Amino acid sequence: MLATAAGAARNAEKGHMNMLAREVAVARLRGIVGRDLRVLADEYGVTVFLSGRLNKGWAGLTLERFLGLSAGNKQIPDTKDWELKLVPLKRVGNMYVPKETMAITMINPEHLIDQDFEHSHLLHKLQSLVVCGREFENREEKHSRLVSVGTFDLANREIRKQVRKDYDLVRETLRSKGFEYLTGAMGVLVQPRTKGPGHGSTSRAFYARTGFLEVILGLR
DNA sequence: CTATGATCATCC
DNA sequence: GGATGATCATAG
Repeated sequence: MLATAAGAARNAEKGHMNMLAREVAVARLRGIVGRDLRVLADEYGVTVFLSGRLNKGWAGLTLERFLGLSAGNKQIPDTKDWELKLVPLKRVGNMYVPKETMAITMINPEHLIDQDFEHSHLLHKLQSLVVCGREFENREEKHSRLVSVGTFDLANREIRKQVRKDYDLVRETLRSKGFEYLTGAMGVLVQPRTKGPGHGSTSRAFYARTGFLEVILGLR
């Protein structure tokens, strides 16, 4: 583990091996576009339903297994310096559009106050995304084809500027009013919204609104 | 318990 | 049907 972490650190310094790893991951994922992720989930033993209840992350976990990535609750897995995301897509005519928003990263109040946008988890994650789309049929989740694999790095100046504005708004609201005042109504491209196990948990995360998600997916 | 993988449920 | 808050399984 130490050797692996040290190697990852060296690669991060060179900024080369990890970039390559991301491209390799993209290539591997593109190799299974069209495959039914439900079948893959069964092959990897990923729980989809338990006692009639859905494991909402089943498809994402299935792709992690496919790539051999570590699961767990680390904010930045040392096995990669990029972020893998899988979003459900719905058909509208002959086009695919995001079924809903996409959670980006958890909001840590202390970190949000201490770090400006340039040093935020939000920016770092949005700068190195591998975004996949899967076809969402219905809540039965009988089948789900992997339909797209792409990358995103927040290169567009205008988009980046707006994301920074959203970040600053959330940050300023936290400073002046408090964590509890962070609501999903805030933000143009990115919004702060509750996320977590529920049942009283008060945690929040940054989400990409569907319009922004369309940009991220390269749909426009 | 919290963060990660996310989507569900409800309200308008 | 979209927007916002609530929640599910898993793993450390």
